[in-house]
Amino acid sequence: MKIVVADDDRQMLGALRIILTAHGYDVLVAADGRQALDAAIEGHPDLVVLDLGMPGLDGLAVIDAIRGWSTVPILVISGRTDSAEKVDALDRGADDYVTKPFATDELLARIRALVRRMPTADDEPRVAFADVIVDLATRRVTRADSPVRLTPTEWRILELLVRNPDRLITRETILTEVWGPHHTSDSGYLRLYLAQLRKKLEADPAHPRHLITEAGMGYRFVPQGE
Amino acid sequence: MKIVVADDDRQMLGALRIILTAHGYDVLVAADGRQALDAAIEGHPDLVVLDLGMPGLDGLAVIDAIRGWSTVPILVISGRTDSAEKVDALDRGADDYVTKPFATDELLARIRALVRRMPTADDEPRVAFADVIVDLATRRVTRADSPVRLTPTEWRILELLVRNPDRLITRETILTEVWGPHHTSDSGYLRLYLAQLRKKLEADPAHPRHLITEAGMGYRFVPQGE
DNA sequence: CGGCTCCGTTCGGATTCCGTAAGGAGACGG
DNA sequence: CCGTCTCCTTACGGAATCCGAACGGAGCCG
Repeated sequence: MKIVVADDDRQMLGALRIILTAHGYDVLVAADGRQALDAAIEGHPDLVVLDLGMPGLDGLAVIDAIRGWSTVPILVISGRTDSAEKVDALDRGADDYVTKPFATDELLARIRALVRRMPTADDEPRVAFADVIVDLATRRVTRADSPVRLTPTEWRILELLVRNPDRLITRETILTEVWGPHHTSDSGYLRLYLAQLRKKLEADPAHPRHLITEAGMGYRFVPQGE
Repeated sequence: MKIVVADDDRQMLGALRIILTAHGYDVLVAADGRQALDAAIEGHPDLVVLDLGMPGLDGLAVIDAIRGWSTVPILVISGRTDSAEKVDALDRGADDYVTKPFATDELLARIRALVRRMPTADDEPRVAFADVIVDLATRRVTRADSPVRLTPTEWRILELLVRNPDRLITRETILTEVWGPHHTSDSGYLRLYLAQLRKKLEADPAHPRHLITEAGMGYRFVPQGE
């Protein structure tokens, strides 16, 4: 769940970043309207938290710009309490409006309420190699148009590799990403799962062409094995 | 555009009715929680404006009851300004929370913002699989042309799955969507409801073809089980 | 060639997870 | 007050999954 937070007050911005990160959100910060707009475009967030009192590009203009191409929920934060600005912001496309100062737990509850309304974003890519299709949106893997059953651990490893094509993933990275930050020593089970994945996805498991071992370092997913 | 307005303060209720009617809404009034619930059930409104401080059936209980079978937007009005009640109301399924006293134009703007998010009841899809038809607009389920009785919780789980066909829904997602954001541990009751749904909808509950279990991960609704 | 490291593979037990049944707590209507 | 409905806890058998241990092979170096 990715959130863009825009506020020109550095202290407030930092506080929001810490709070939201602590509650499990991925946070992209922006210190002015221009950065907010860029972050909203580049980051594909699930929510935008926008302070209205920003220099440069005005907060209301940011709402207009975002609404020009996106329906992402926008939660406005503002120091102004007069209803005129609330009405203006809401009618331009904002979904909620909170006045400073605000209670942190209320902000979090309003964020949850907005995210709850969001249809699950399905801009997840579909990765294909050989006769295998990995659909990250539906969490489904098909090979030659027939479904492949993966265990949860197998899926997590495959997802990690597939999301980073052509990049080398160290064994340590896989262990911490899949088994948690405390697992750094491999007593052999990682190789087991890689073997399992190859058995299920590679044409010739003994000579893999897409799930490549980099000796001494880790593994690499190659979409188009020559 | 039909709105249910519930408030035990007759003066406030009348004022809201006049204001909303003047702005082109059809208004159904309710003077207590029981009437509010009845109106929300009978009237099929596009929005519910709910005062929390009502005698008899509590406002929070009304939210629970409505959310048991409907996703209609709920805007809460309350005299209490403490964040605890705001958080509670929002997490139970309210979409917005306005404290008294409030500016009329702000309330109207928030209503517009909520209605804007709502898909009209007409474009709600009707999902069909095997001999079962799930009508998301009327919230009815029929099997072989005869109606199927679902409990509120059963309906919510089915709706979540049916709205995301072919997609894997994690157990955690179901719990937070159906039971609220603070429920993350399943002590077994989720499996119960899935078994119940399968018993009511699957031809062979022991070998489901549409409500599929993905071991260790979650559940998946497959419209066309081959 | 011998020793070493690293990787792939097989096997099987321990653990977790799932489906099902039985039943209690609480709300509701009569 | 009592029957009904819904929700949820507990318990248990069976299946799926996880992972430790051990073995063999490939590559590297002296």
